[in-house]
Amino acid sequence: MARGLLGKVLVRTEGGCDTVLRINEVEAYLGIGDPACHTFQGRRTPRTETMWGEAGMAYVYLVYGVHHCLNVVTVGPGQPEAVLIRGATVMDGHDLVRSRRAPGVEEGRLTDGPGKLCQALAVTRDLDGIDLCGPQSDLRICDDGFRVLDERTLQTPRVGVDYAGEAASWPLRYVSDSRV
DNA sequence: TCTAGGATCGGCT
DNA sequence: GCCGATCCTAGAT
Repeated sequence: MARGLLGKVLVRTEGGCDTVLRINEVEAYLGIGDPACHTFQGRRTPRTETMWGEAGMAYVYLVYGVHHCLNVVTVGPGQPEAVLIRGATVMDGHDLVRSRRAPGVEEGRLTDGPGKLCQALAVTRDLDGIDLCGPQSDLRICDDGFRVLDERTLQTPRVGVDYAGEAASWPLRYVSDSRV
């Protein structure tokens, strides 16, 4: 699923305007058996409730009390797994992205991190549980036919999960070179 | 009710 | 490369 999300198009509609990004960096979180995942060992809390629900929903949470992170729920009821969207390139709505981000940000740095991406798309906890597959959703994922080749995809350990022991080295981060 | 710490970012050195 | 911001969440008491 994580690999498949690379190259997909993320569309945010706000105030009648669309912002369009192409996903180029993701991480997989493998549910109850993954020490780095919020639902490790079956943890089920108000925060993670969305992950326990239907696949195709957005799981949005706050990290470090400052930034939001956007995930796609990937499996389905009772199997709380998700893919974190870590990076993307701006395809359309460039001015809107700039207006939402801090002034003076370097061009290539507008949406190259999970927190930045959420800021650029005005994604907050309000969108937690939204259907990413719904054509009318204010946040949705589309396929425009673009394909990322496996040989152009870099696979590495996940970022910032050192606390997860052995799982910190699992190669569940995927980066595509469509970021150029 | 209390407390520790986090799937990050940006400014500063 | 280092460090502070900032506040919610989850687990302990």
